[in-house]
Amino acid sequence: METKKAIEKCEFLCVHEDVVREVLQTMPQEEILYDLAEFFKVFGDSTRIRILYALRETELCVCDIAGLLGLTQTAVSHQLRVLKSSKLVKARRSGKTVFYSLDDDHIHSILDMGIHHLRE
Amino acid sequence: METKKAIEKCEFLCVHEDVVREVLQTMPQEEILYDLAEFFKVFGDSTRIRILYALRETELCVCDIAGLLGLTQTAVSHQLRVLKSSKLVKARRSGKTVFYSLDDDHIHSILDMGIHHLRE
DNA sequence: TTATCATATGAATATCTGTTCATATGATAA
DNA sequence: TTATCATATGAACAGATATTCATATGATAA
Repeated sequence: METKKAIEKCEFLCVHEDVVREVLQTMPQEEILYDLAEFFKVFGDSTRIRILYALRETELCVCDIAGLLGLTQTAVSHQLRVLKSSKLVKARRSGKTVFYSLDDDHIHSILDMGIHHLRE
Repeated sequence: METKKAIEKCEFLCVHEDVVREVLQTMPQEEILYDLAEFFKVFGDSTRIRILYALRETELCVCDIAGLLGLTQTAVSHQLRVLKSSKLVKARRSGKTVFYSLDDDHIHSILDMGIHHLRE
């Protein structure tokens, strides 16, 4: 009860009303922020990041990616599915083999920015 | 056993050796990719993204952020801790109040890039 | 000092997510 | 057709993580 009261005090009394109102007006819509978080979330897994950087130079089949990164075919396939549904990679079928590549140059520039960021 | 065999065939036989070797040479170091994934992971949560965008215009105290986003003080505090240890925000104490702000302009530009990305 | 407030933190819980296992699908060759 | 291969997928499991609850800390004012 003590805690509850303290929180209520905090949330409803100590807020700087004017500042909060202003920030609320300049903030992007809730939905956009959710989408943005989802977007970053895809990059926030080391397996997916490694797959993306493997695809930076050239298209690769599932087998190549698995061998290259020391992963099982299944794990790669599942992650490629995530990357594909997020429009980060696209697939091209050639007989039994499926080649994956980065979806567009936009993804390339994001990956380059990632590298650049960590160098700072 | 059938499955195991198929996987081995796939991983060790169907790999395009030359392509894989070339990609391995051009890829960033493993460690860098892990760090990069960790970096993106911080942006990959809607609560943290919302906090970051709330701080894009001005510094805010914990109370303001909680009231602004409809979160408990505790949840905000925990997430600010994550953001701070990732060097995305910094804290300034003023009496009982602690004001948080984006750590540097670099973070600003990343957030702006995020907005820009979703507009495409 | 004591009381109060703003914030921080540890533990527990619940949810989410990545991998594995088993199996299915789609394509080629015999 | 059947056999084989490359890939995809559903279910189960395990590990990670965000929130909540209870409490602690650090600061101000009385």
